Amino acid sequence: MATLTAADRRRLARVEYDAFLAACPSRQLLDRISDKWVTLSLTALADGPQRYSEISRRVAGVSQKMLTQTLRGLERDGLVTRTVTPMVPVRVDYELTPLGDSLLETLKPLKRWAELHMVEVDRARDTFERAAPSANG
Amino acid sequence: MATLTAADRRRLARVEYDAFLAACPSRQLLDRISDKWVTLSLTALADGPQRYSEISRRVAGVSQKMLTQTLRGLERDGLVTRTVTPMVPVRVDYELTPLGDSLLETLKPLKRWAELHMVEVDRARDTFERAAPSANG
DNA sequence: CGGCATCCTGAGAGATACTG
DNA sequence: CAGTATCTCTCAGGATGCCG
Repeated sequence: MATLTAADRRRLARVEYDAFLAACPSRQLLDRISDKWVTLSLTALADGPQRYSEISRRVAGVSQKMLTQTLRGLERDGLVTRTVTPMVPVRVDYELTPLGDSLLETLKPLKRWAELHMVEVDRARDTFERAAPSANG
Repeated sequence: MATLTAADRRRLARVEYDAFLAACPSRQLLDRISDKWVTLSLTALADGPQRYSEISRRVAGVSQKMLTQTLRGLERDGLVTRTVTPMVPVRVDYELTPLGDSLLETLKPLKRWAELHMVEVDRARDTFERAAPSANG
């Protein structure tokens, strides 16, 4: 039984795919910004440095775990800086790096596209749902 | 015990957050393109109409389930069209709509950013890892 | 060929409690 | 205040099998 099954072939393809991913900057970036909280945290820092608690207030609904995790990721990737001030109650400030800022800028056209075209998407979705009310029509 | 716990407050915030999301085009778009296979499928269609099997070959490593699911989502959102030709073995072609194409265009600057700056990100990550080898040396 | 229904698993999201 | 550690549990995603 040395013949490859469909599953085997897919598995193989997946390995190649992963290897491909590792070398593809676009995919890496996408993996990064596709994280739900990443863009929100980035946006929260758009106006300048913020304390941890301030960010957690701006990014409504995030848990400490997720926020910390996200900010650490951003710090590690050189998109934000983390500054600890050893006061009695510790104070930690986060700030966009130039790199992080440039990313935020690059994200703006996308935002603009969304604002311009998401209504069309919504309309299309409506039409589609009406035409094929399979799920919950 | 009418006082709100931290969890309660977070829960409340989360509800507001979700309501906010529902009205925020940028977040909607992000939710859409953050899907792993969406951009890959979109890219696969960049060169013109493709058959289902052709796409599944281009988007290496995807299962039928995910591909079908993704394509349906894109169709429903008006980003691709789906054309069924009732031959003996059925033939289905997918093609970008103008809307889908314009989205793909908007994605390109992001791609460019990635190609320009992901090395910096990688370098930052390296430095960070070396400075704080907490996880895996 | 293209696609749906079904079952199953595991990565990740959140809640909770503790620390400096 | 700003985390870390631990547990649970959901649900996206993959495998498999059948249908038109």
